Amino acid sequence: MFKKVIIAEDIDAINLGIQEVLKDLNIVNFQHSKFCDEAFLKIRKAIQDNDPYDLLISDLSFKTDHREVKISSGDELIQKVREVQPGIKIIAYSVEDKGFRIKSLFDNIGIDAFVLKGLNSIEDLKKAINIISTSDQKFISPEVASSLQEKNNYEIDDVDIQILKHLSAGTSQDEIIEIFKNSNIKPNSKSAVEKRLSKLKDFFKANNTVHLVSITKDMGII
Amino acid sequence: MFKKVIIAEDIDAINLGIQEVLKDLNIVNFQHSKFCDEAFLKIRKAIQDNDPYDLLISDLSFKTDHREVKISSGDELIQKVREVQPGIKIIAYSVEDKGFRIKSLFDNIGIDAFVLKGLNSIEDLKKAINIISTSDQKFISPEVASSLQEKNNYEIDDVDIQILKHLSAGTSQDEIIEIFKNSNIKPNSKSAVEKRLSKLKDFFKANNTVHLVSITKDMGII
DNA sequence: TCACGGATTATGGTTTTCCGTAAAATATTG
DNA sequence: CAATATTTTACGGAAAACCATAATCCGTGA
Repeated sequence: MFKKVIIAEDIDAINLGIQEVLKDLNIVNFQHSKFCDEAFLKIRKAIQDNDPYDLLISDLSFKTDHREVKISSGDELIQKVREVQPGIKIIAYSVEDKGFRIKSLFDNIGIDAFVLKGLNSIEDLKKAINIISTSDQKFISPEVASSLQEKNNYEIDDVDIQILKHLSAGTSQDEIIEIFKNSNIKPNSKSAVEKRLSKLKDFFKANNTVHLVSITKDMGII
Repeated sequence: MFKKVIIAEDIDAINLGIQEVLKDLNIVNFQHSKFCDEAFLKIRKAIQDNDPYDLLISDLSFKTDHREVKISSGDELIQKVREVQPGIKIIAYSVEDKGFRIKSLFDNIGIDAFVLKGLNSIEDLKKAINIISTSDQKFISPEVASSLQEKNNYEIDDVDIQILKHLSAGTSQDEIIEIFKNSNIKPNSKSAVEKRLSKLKDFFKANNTVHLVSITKDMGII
């Protein structure tokens, strides 16, 4: 079982809940941080002190504040923690239920468990901790387990995302082309942008551009 | 101080946190429901049994499930509870931080307190309970207190919302007009819809329709 | 060097949206 | 009831978006 745990979670009420779980599992040595930056510093300090954490439980979205932060999301935090301490076990604990987002956490960032905040998340969290503490198995909440089977959406590249973001910010197609030309971004002709939009609409089964932006916003892509 | 409290909140970890608060305040008689329907039934039953609740703490957004529900949001729950038990005190406990949404909760539904889930929500919740238990004062978390001063956005009516929703669902203007004609919705001419869209774009400072839908989605209007 | 394939760009025509003006219908007021 | 607003509808031209086709560029391998 884990000896030293850190929780990154901004909503204090949830923090309390997680701490109850840890107490239940007889884990007494835990800290929590309400900010990603703080969590990262603690983790790095623990490594230097030769007393590293062996489990990170992290939320994905954090409230933004007046103050400046270096790390603004759980995704980033997890990624940076993996760099400085590859062996640490990581549980993502979030309301996020978009399949491709969860899949990406496992495939690209290498989390060990994903627990969906919800009706049974306390039980799921306990299960997750038990499983990953004794083996290298992964855990995922049953409600979203199917998302791992999703086929890759990764035909969509960075330029596509940029186009979508510009559109949602009120930029017209012509203006986007201008911007691309001025920034020396590779495909910067009217037809290229049109073609990409057409592909995106096809891919996301969108009737028109408004619909496309609406869908991709809902999916959290932009 | 309150004698009998009911919590409507779907995320179990948060539920645990709230319960800690109540125990701290020496409130021992509380129940919780993970579904709005269930919470409403409990409240109605308590009235019939002549032992009503005197405080409702409710989240606003609830996860949807495979099962059918009559009441799907905290807004609806609060509204219906107000109808059957006008005297009950109500605290909305949510991450919602859109000013006009919060203002509407106070103005139209008549909540007694709004506590923003976040870094200090436990303390805020305690304060809210203390204040509204001893007086008819309202409480609102300081981070969002300014939202009550917002000027009314209420030049936007139901038809506007419907148009926006249809647009974001990929319906073209012509199709929307068709739908309106078939549903006997009053303004159902091409120019009327165009004029409304133009007003909305003006109001929300949107460059075009895509932008408009993007903005209103971000604001939580649709 | 040349032929080939893929990606990018150019062109033209159709549909949809945008926007102003004006007519018609409906409400309001004296 | 007449006169006047206000709202809704109709129309037409301009702009933007949509879509199919063709030309051009560019790297690869024969």
